[in-house]
Amino acid sequence: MPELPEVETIVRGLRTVLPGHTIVAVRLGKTDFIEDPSALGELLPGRRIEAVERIGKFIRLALSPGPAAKAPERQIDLIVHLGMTGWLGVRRPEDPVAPHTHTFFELEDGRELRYTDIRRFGQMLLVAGDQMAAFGERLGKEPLEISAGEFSQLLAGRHARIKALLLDQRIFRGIGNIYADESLWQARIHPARLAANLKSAEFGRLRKVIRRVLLRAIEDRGSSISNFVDAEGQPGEYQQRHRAYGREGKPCFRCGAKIRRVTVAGRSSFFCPRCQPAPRSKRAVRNALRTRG
DNA sequence: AGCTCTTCCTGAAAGC
DNA sequence: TGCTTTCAGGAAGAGC
Repeated sequence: MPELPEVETIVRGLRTVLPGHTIVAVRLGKTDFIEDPSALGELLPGRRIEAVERIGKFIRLALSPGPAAKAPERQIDLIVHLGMTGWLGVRRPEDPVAPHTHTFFELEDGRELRYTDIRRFGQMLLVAGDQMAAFGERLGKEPLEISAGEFSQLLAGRHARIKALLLDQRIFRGIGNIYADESLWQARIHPARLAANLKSAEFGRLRKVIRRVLLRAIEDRGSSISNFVDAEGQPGEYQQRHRAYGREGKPCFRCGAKIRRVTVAGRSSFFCPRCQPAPRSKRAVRNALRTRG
């Protein structure tokens, strides 16, 4: 599933082949993941792709103002979220079309920017240039840029489980299930711990490992599960470094205990029961106090 | 505030 | 073996 490293990998690939090229036509297949399908054909032809950026898990194609006829003065951004199974890449027209390819942006040099998405949990929308700031403000901090102080401040005192907070895109942009679990394993923090109960050293550790895990995953061009491939069609390598995610029943790389799987924040959560001790329930705390007398 | 459940969708895996 | 059921999950919304 595309999270920050996978989206960054796609974006870096697109950045080498898209900027400077002009969209000349749009062809649509299924459109239920597109906010306003007809707007694509009406507003995009004639616009040049000026930049490709990642905003959390979103891909932003910054487009030039259009030709005179339609909303000419306005800069527009094409925003794409890959959801679970989305893929965006450039192909030649004669290249085979992958199943579930639903959007084709024809470029002036004959190539096509194609969007493929088996489950269509992705999203595609147009955002007017002057609305982009507002769009970005709905999202939280970029985890690769956040300072230690900001990190603690966002989490301290929150009574939600740390995993739920890591996944909340309004707090951090870009972290998903895999990298949340990998980071919590690295930091030796149980996913169900309440943020309010974490020590400041744990916040420090967590921020550091999130950064390390994400950077390393970007170097490895993402994790390839659920068929993820980059913009060129190549799989990533980071799944070989997974220490928790998808390893239920296998030995912990640190201590050998069997990795367990529980549901936290509605998501499968993999952790080491020995390295990542479970939070003590209120009842357990009460019993401990009573026993001590 | 924060949790669980539901919805969207398809293919893989489990169940019979 | 082969058909049927279940499950997974990013995000958003409902309801508690």
